[in-house]
Amino acid sequence: MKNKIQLTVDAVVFGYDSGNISVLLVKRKYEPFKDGWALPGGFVLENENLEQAVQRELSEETGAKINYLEQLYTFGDLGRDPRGRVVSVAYFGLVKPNAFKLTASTDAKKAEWFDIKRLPKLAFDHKKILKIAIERLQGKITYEPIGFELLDKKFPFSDLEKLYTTLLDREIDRRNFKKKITSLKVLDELDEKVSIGRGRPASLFSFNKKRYFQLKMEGIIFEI
Amino acid sequence: MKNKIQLTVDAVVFGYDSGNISVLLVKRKYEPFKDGWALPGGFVLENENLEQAVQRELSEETGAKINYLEQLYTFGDLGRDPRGRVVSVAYFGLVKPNAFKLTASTDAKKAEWFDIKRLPKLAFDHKKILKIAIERLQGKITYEPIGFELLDKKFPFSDLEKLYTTLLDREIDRRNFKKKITSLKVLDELDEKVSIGRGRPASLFSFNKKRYFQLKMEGIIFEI
DNA sequence: ATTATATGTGTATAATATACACAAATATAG
DNA sequence: CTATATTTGTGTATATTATACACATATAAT
Repeated sequence: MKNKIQLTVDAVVFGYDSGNISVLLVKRKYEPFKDGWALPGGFVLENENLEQAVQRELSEETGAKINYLEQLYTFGDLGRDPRGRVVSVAYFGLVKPNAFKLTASTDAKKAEWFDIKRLPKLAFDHKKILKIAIERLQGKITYEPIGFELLDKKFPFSDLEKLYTTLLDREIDRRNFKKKITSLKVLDELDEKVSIGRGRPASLFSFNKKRYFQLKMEGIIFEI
Repeated sequence: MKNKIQLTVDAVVFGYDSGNISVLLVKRKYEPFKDGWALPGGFVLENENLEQAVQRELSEETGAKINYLEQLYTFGDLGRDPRGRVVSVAYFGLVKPNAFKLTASTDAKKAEWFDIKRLPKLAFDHKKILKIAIERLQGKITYEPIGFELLDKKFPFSDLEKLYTTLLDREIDRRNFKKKITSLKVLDELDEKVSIGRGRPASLFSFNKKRYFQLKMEGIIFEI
């Protein structure tokens, strides 16, 4: 009776670029759900731990470089896979725009980015997994500055602001938002500016990881 | 290569009674770790989902009635089980004092409650699992009123207060704490009083689950 | 009857969050 | 080259929320 359960990992990898949140999907080569879209993932090998399995599958299937990866939830309902009893450990990942565009532009590959507002039908119970991942993402950015993992190393403040308005789907007062982020001291203002199109050039910022880990140690909560 | 991974579930079940937080452990009958203490749990059967597996193992091994159960984390490191590759989905449970005392008093059984400050050596990586569960419990009670799941149906306010001071390991101002809980309106004050030993008799309260779910729907966060 | 002990309650102050508008620097259109 | 459109950048006043704090009440024990 035991031992007939198969174990897979699946990854929900989010990317962000100029106001769009995307998720990485792959087109299935084989049955079941042949030619259907699914989350990247696959069977866990006997000699690798779960995170290694996710990273391996991701690099095999998409080539994406992951900045941030955490375990999301384990899905084990009967009947979630037509092949039999398959339990899947889902992970949640974030990538920076570079990795993002790279894969998105190579159309020959089987991996593609989809705007989370325009998703195709998904194989297995991946719709459910994705839903939970989106909730986690929205919840998480309000109390941990993981939003930076979706941005370039250097970014104008407006990028961060736009990321939050997009992710939370509501307006944010720029002054109050900056006040809050500034008070955390996780942003370093650089001596550089960028000018994109018209409008006043923007100062570039970078994310201070040291300070972030320090805050984490102190158990500091922040709330957007 | 695939398919040689075995899947188990483990449960970290917390109980609370008059100022002590306990966790339910079982004495192992077989190798490995024979006669050692471990979290209740076992192999997942092919025809049951994960939560059913936990409930089954818990009732088989301990007889405890669980009020609250949620998935904690999945542990899949190589070498965590000497029998080979075993991945375990850990759950997090809370029980009310009745179920608590019931099992705790029957010493003949192999299940026992241990104060989380006086734990024995644990089998496998269960120490690690328990540590994560305790962190989750502490984190969770500060923003969701799950503390009630550890109390009797009717309880004096001081019980709730003591539960929080114990769990968070810090003093709480009674008036401010009551203000906050009262503002949530999740407590119904009953027309009953209890007098335990000396001191002024205390009003009894009960937890208003309807109101709690309503708050949850509205996404209301509370912070102790 | 006195003492010890636990419950129950309100207000003043500090800290934090929110609401809100205009000047500065650039690109573009005419 | 001038005017206009667009984006960045900044401060203050008000409302809300959190914190600090002390004494009266009801009972059991002595």
